[in-house]
Parts: sequence; C-alpha cells; structure tokens
Amino acid sequence: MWLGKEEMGLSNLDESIEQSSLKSNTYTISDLAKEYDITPRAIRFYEDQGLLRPVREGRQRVFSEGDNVRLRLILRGKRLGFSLAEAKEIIELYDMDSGDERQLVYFLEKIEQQRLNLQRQQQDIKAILQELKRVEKRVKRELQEIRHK
Amino acid sequence: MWLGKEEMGLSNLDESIEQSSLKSNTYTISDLAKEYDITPRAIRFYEDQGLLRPVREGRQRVFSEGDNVRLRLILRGKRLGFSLAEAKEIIELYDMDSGDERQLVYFLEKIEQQRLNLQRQQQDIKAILQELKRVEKRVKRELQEIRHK
DNA sequence: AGTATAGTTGACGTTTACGTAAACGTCATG
DNA sequence: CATGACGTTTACGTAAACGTCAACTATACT
Repeated sequence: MWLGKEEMGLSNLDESIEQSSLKSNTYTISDLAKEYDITPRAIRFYEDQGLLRPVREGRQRVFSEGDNVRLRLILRGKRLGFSLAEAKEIIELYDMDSGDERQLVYFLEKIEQQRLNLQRQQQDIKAILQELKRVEKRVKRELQEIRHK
Repeated sequence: MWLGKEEMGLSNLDESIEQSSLKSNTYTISDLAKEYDITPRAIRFYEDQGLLRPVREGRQRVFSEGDNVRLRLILRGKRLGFSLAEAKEIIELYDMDSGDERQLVYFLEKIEQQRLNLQRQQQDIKAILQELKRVEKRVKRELQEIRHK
C-alpha cells in the first residue's frame, strides 16, 4: 500500500505531525536522500552492501528511524574517510543483538580498535591544524610586509 | 651518478651520520617506501599527480627533506580520507612562494576552509566516540549479567 | 663475464562507490 | 485516461588510487 498524498493531506502540516508522533517514524527513499543531500542511488547501494535494511511495502522501501541513524553513521564515517566496509563494522556494533560471552568480548575488542583508530585520526587532525597555523602566520607576516610598504 | 654502497660505506653507521648531518638529507624511492610502508609505485604516482617533485640524478629520483615532509602530509591526509587532490591543496599551501597580495589573501581563505573541514571532522569523531561509549556500556552491562548468573 | 639488486617507464588490471540510462510499475490529478 | 511525480530493477560506465606485470638500465658482487 502506498503512502500517497491522499493519506498525507497537506504535506507541510502533516510532516510536523508525523515528526512528533512518538517514534514510529518512517521515511521514503527520497526523504532520506533530501535530508542528507545524497542520491537515492547511493541509498540503494548502501542497502546492497548490507548497511541498511529497509522493510518492503510492496516493492517500495520503507526506512525506519533505525535506518536513519545508521545512515547518519555511514555518512559520518565517509567524511572521516571510512570505506563502506569499515562503516559497516561500526554499524554492526551499533545494532548487534546481545550474543554469548565470546561475542561480547569480541565486540569490546572491536570497540577498542575503533577507538584507537579515531584517536589516531584526532592526532592527524591536530598535526595538520598546527601546520595550517604555521602557514597562516607566515602568510600574515608577508601580508604585513607588503601592506607596510 | 649513483649514491651506491661504495660511497655510503657501512650503511648502519652512515645512516646515523647522514641523519645528523645538518639538513641536506636525501632519500631514494625505497628509503621513503620503507619509512612509510608504501610501495614505490604509490610514490611515483604521487609524483605523477604533482604532489612530489624529486630531482633527477640521471633517471633516478632523489627526494629531498621537503619531499619527505610533503609525503608525510599526504599520508596524514589519506588517513583522514582526503583525496590526493585535496592533499595537494594543503601541500600547495605548505610550499607556496610568497606571491602578491591577492594571492596571500586567497591563501588565508583556503586555510580557513581547511580549518573548518578539519573541525567538522573533529565533531564527527567526537560523535562516533560517544556512540562507541554507549555501545560499550551496553556490552559491559550484558557481560555483567551473563557472568552474574 | 655473469648474477643480483635497485631503479625506470609503459600499459593494462582491479577495487570502491557510486552515476547514468533504459524500461517499467503505481498512484492521483487535471 | 494520460501525464507527471516518485518508485523499482538491471546493467553498463566511470573516476580515483594504486597493483601488477613486462621489458629495460645501471651499479655492485664474485
């Protein structure tokens, strides 16, 4: 069954109603595409790769709030240079289902690894920011000299 | 002319001498490859893309200390998910030659842009680290429950 | 002289992350 | 009812960043 405009009424009004309606929020593919400024194609690709698991209503994808969160994680990861496979690793931590003890310990190890990776990234950022500072000083000095004449 | 082993003498000894010999340090392609654990092919590719400018001694590449620094910048950038083109932007800031006022102002703008990008990355990292913390708590709680029984 | 060791230049292959086009289904509106 | 807006699958195309030969060259070792 379609979530057509008939059921939605005046879209603007209803959007706010939907947003505030508890948590059972659902999204169409273009909802998410617009929200994060990516193409539907990308979203379908993420599903192909097992990063999103929208429910089907007929053939159409219906995305849950969980999918929304996962997508946000994916895009954060991408901005940090993660591959989709790496983003998947984090997502799988995010929505793992509590397994046995071995599983849980394994998860803790994974988490620690991720933490270390991210901390190295923080160091890299700090290093580059310092480089930028140095360059900035140089540039400003040269500007002063030029303007002083 | 080759910097063969004849001129280098006992390599171990000479390495330390070279390292401390002021600043006119030079590197072969495999020196750098080993130092940063990448392949010569990658280094040649970076040169192709205009990120490195080794001098030629005959046909062989001779890398300067500046090239070393640039390479370090490239790899930091890569770890942060920068494309080579983006890394190049930063490198060009790093070794720009003081131009006219317009140029300098332009550089300052570039620097500010880079700073903003890096700050967004810092936010992304913070967000993911918090996610990891939450997941970690969950996992530890579940572990407690299992072990409590 | 012969072999080993580094280095060189093509040139084609590969992976990742989508873009793009074709061909089609479904509603709801004029 | 046909037209548009939005959705679908299938399949081929592409840019980036190297990997992987191949074929060659220059020095060094025995």
